Amino acid sequence: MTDAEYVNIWMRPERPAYGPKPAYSRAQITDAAIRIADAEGLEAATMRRIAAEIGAGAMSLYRYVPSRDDLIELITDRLQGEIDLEGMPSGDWRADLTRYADGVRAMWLRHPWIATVHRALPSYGPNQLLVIERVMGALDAHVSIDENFGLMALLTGYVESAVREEIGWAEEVRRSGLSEPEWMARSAPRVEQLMKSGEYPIFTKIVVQARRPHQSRDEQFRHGLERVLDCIAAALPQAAEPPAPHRKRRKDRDD
Amino acid sequence: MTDAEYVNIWMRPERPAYGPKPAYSRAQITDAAIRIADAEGLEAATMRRIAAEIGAGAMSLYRYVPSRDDLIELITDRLQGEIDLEGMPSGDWRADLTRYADGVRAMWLRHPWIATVHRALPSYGPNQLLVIERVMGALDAHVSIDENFGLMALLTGYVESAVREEIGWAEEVRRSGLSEPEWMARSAPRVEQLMKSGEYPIFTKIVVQARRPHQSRDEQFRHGLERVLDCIAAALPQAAEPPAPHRKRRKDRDD
DNA sequence: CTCCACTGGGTACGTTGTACGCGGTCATGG
DNA sequence: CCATGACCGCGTACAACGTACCCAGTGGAG
Repeated sequence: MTDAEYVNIWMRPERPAYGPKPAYSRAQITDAAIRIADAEGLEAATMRRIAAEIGAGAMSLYRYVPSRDDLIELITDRLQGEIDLEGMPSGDWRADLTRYADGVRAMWLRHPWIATVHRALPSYGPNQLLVIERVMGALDAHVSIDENFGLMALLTGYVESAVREEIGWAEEVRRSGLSEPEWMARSAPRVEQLMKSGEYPIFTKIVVQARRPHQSRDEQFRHGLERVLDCIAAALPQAAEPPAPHRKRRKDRDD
Repeated sequence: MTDAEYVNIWMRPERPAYGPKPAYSRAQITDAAIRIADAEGLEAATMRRIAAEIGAGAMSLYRYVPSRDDLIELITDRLQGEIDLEGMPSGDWRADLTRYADGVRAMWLRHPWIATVHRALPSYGPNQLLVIERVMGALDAHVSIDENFGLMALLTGYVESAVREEIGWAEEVRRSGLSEPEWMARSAPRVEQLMKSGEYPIFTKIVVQARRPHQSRDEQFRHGLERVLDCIAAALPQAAEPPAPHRKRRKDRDD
């Protein structure tokens, strides 16, 4: 079969040479899958369910997509496309990277279930490539490609782990099928037990602190992000200072 | 049923009050699962397969573990236990965090398949708690718990994303069932196509650069890690300088 | 007009996690 | 010392999954 020739989804043309006109499209299928995942989690977006969503038979999807894994590839690339990269690189790398980081976070918060799909390798999707070009383009003039790669890893590493933690909690609650206070009530005994044992002072500190309100999520994220950007700035040569006169440095730590 | 009372694995006692002596144990089951996953990937570690590995019937496992998800919880905590944290915190936070980062990386490389399990929430496993106590303990004297949390997110974010990339490639190849050169050959057309289009200069740069040997994996990781540690150092008050006279700062960038 | 690569989709298979119930075992209360 | 019942290992069974295979219909190319 000719299908096995393609390893990569993006090499397989959506439209074949000729034949009857297809009733659906990859975009339509991908959108339906995202809609379901947003509402009920990624595990609810089964092939049958997606097919039903667009009014197709279960097996019809395989005319458009070789496998569910490939569909998920399509989905993640589509989500990357939601990140606004208009006008990047702008010349102000710090502004660009901030906008990118905020965009990624916003997208993840809109679709928390992507946290469960492990991005293994770059799959060469068009939107992913666009991200590479635009975002790595921000530092391209200042550092070697290897260095750029390392700095990007630092940035995306921070963003992903920060957002993953932000998400993880809510997702766990949802997956368990319990309501939020119910979940809290269930794990309370364990927390209590751990605190009472006296063997976990740091853990106890975290729990106690977490009970009183501190920074908002947004502030927390921004605070950490500024730190990462400072770190990147330190790795750049002097000439890389952004042109804007009002550039933000790390604010005085009087919090 | 009393089972549903527990949300958390760690609250469920392994040994019941009385009855016939069990033939197996959680540790044995967990070890078997890890052994299979190491050899054939996590998806090969099905309940039946694990049971067969220890010579038990398929359903016997459920006498020890409420569900597969909980078993995976057990597994990840056990893997955390592989990280050597002896003598931490030692007073030299930079040495401690370096040792921790190296330990995490080594563990992930030993068990690449954990990259596919999304750690959502802290599940209060004993080894995970130990990591929190020891590693966050390294900075506890110097910064607030909130700040500490942020810095840890930075560190683990870097480590995870760096190692994830190191792993991802090999895992992808394994999962696809193709040999390495075969996989390369299959994706070559797409890469070629992208490069020839001329629309992806940064991507092209990466590919071209990647073909010539640069730093070793170890060096790359260490290089990035030093950067992250410098970043952490910058966020610490002056008093947090480690006692050792031979401390490493970022080396001159003459590479 | 004829051909055949394509279409949507029904049926069916293998594999998964796991609910349920069986007959046997053994610490405990009388 | 014996009866009780909570535990044991485990065989059977089921629902849900991804998807291989097959079918009758369709419409552009020769």
